[in-house]
Amino acid sequence: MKDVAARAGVGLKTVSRVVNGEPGVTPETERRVQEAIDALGFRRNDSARVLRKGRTASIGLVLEDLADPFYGPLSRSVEEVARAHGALLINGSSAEDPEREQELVLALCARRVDGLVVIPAGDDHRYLEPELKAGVATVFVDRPAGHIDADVVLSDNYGGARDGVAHLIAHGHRRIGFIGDMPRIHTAAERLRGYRAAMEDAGIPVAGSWMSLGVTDPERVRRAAESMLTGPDPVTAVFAGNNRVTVTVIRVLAEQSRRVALVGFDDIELADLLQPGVTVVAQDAADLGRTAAERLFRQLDGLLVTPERIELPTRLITRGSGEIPPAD
Amino acid sequence: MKDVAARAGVGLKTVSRVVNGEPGVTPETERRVQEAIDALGFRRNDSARVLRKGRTASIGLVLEDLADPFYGPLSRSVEEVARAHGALLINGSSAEDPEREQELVLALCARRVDGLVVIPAGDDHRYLEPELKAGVATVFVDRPAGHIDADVVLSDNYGGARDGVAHLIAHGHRRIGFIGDMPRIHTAAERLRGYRAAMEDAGIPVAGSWMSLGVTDPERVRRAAESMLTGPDPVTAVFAGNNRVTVTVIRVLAEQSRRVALVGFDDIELADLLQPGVTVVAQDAADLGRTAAERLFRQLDGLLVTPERIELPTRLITRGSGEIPPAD
DNA sequence: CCCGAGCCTGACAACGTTGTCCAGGCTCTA
DNA sequence: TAGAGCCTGGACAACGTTGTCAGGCTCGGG
Repeated sequence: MKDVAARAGVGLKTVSRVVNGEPGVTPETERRVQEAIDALGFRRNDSARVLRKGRTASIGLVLEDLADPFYGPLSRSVEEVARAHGALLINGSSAEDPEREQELVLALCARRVDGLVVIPAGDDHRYLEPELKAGVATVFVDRPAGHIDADVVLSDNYGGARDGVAHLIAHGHRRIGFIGDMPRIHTAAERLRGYRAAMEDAGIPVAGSWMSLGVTDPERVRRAAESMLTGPDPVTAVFAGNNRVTVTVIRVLAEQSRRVALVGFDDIELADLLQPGVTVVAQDAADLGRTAAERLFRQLDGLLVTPERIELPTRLITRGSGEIPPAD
Repeated sequence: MKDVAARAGVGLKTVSRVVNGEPGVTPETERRVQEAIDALGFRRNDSARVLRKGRTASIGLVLEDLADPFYGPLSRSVEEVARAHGALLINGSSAEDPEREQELVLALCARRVDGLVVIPAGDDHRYLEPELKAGVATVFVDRPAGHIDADVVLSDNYGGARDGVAHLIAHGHRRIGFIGDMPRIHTAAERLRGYRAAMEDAGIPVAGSWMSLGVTDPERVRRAAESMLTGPDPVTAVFAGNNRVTVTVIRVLAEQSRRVALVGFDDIELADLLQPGVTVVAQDAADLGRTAAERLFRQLDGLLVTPERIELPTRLITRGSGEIPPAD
C-alpha cells in the first residue's frame, strides 16, 4: 500500500480510501491511485485489516468427515449462508476424535474466526468457555454440546428412529434388530432410545442379541448383521442406525435367501433404484446446516441471547424394503 | 498478551517466548506466565502473528460444489495433507461460475493463504498472474488452467472415456449414445474426444442424434436419453459423461422394456448393488486431491520450479450394465 | 577481587491496515 | 473582499505479535 501511495503521489490514507470505496476522493485522484494499484498488482492484506478491525469475516466449520455424503450438503449449505453474509468458510474434519476436535476448534479460535459451527466429536466442551466469553459465536449441530450452554440444532433422532421401528412393527415384525454406532455419540444413543421406545410401546421385549452397538466399520457390521440373522432367535427385520451401516446391511441382506425387512436412518443416493427400494428415515442435512449458520449470524448481529435447542423433524420415506412382511 | 505480561510481572517478549515454546526461560518464570495465561484465558492472535511472519499456514481450495459426492473425498484428502503440514483449509464453492471462482480466489489471496488448490470453473486465469508472481503456490485440479502456466493434476479423461466406449464396442455395440456436459468444460470435452476416438478406431460413423452435450440437469438429461433411445436410429448403449448424468440415465433405463447397456464416467455409491450393476470408468478423487496438495506443499518448500501436468489413470470397473449385448 | 562469558529478560521497532484528527485550499455568501 | 464552511488529503497512532539487540545478572577463572 505504501508503494501504491508513493507511485500515485498521495498519502497512505488516500489509497486506503480508494481501496475501500470510501467517499471524499476526487475522481482524478482516484484514477491515479487505481492506476498504481493495477500496475503494482496490489491486493489489500486482510490479515492486517483483521488486526485493525477485529472481525475476520470468516467462520469455522468442524465436522466429522467431509467425505461423508451426509456432511457434504451440510457443509455446502453453511457455506452458502456464510457467502450471503460475506464470510469465508474454514473447514476441518475431526475424524470423530474429541482431541482432534478440540485442537481444530482452538486453532480456529486463534485465527479469530467470527463464529463456529461444530458437529461435536467429544462430549465435554468446557474448553470453549473462555472463547464464548470472548465473544466467539457458536452453534452446535447434529449433537448437543457437553457441559456448556450453547445453541444446538439437531434432527429428531429419537422420534425418527421410533417411527421407523414402529413402521416395521406395523408391518407385522416383532423380532427387529438394531445396528448402531457407539451410544457415547448422542445421535446413536437417541436412535437406540427410539428403537427401545417403539418396541416397548408395542409390548415387545428386546433380546440382547438383536442389538449391536458401537460397530461401524463394514466388516464388523457385516458380522453383526449375519449373527442376528442366523442366531437362535433370528430377526425378521433390521433397523440400521446410520447411512454407512445401512449400506453394509443392504449388501448382507442381498446375500440372504429369505427376505428380511430393512429401514435405515439417513437417506442414501439411489435408494429408490435398488431392488427392493430402501425405506429410510431421512434427515435434511442441508437444512441442518442452513438453520445452524443462520442462527450463527443472528448471534453475530447481537440478536440472540439465550441459547436454544432447535429440533428438525425427520421424514419416513417408504420404498419397499421396510414393507416386506416377516418371513418366519 | 499485554495483560498476561502485566499479570505475570514480566515483559511482553517473555510471554511470547513461553507461548511459542522458545528456549531461554526459567522454569519458575514460565510457570508464572503459564498461570497468567490460564487465568486470563489468553489465546494467541494468529492474525497478528501472520502479519508479522508472512505465512498464514492455511491453504485455499476452490471447487465446484462441496455437496457433490465427487468433491467430498477430494476435499477431505486435501485437508489431510494440509493437516500433515500444520495448515488449515479454507473451502469455497464456485458453483461452476467463472466470476464466482475469481471472486473466491482473490478473496483467498487477500487472506494471504500460502497456497491454492483450484478446480477451475472459468477458462482464463490470467487474473492470477500477480498472485503467482507474489509467491502464492497454486495447483489446478481436474481441469487445466487457462492462459497461464501452472501445475495441474487431472485424470486421464480422454483415455478413460475411450476405454469405456471401446468396452461397449467390444461387446458388440455400434450405436452408442453419449451424454455429457458443456464442451467448454475441459473434462467434458476430453471425454467427448475419447468417445469419438473409440468410435473412429472401430470405424463407426457417429450420428449427431447420438450425442447430447451441455445438458446436466436431471430433467433435460432424461429427455436427451429418451430421445436417443426412441429416435429414428436408436442407440443400444449409452456412455454417461459424469456421475450425475449416470444416475439419471440409470433411472431412464430402468423404465425401458428393452435392455440397454450403460457405462458411466465416475464411480457411484451402491453401483454394485443395482440390477444390473453399473459398469463405470472410475477416477480416484481422493488421489487427485492428495497428489495436488502434496505438490502444493512441495512448491511451498521451494522444491519445484517448472509447472508440470500430472495425469492419473482411470480404471474400468465392470459390473454388468456395460456387458449387456445389443438388443436390436 | 576483578573481568569476561553466558544466560535471562525486556525495550523497541516493524508487519500493513484503518480511525482520528487536523491543515490547507476552495467556494459561496454577505 | 473577507469570513464561514466544506471538501480533500495526509500525519500519526494503534491493532497484537515477533525479531533484534542490548542490559543486567551470575558464575567461574585468573
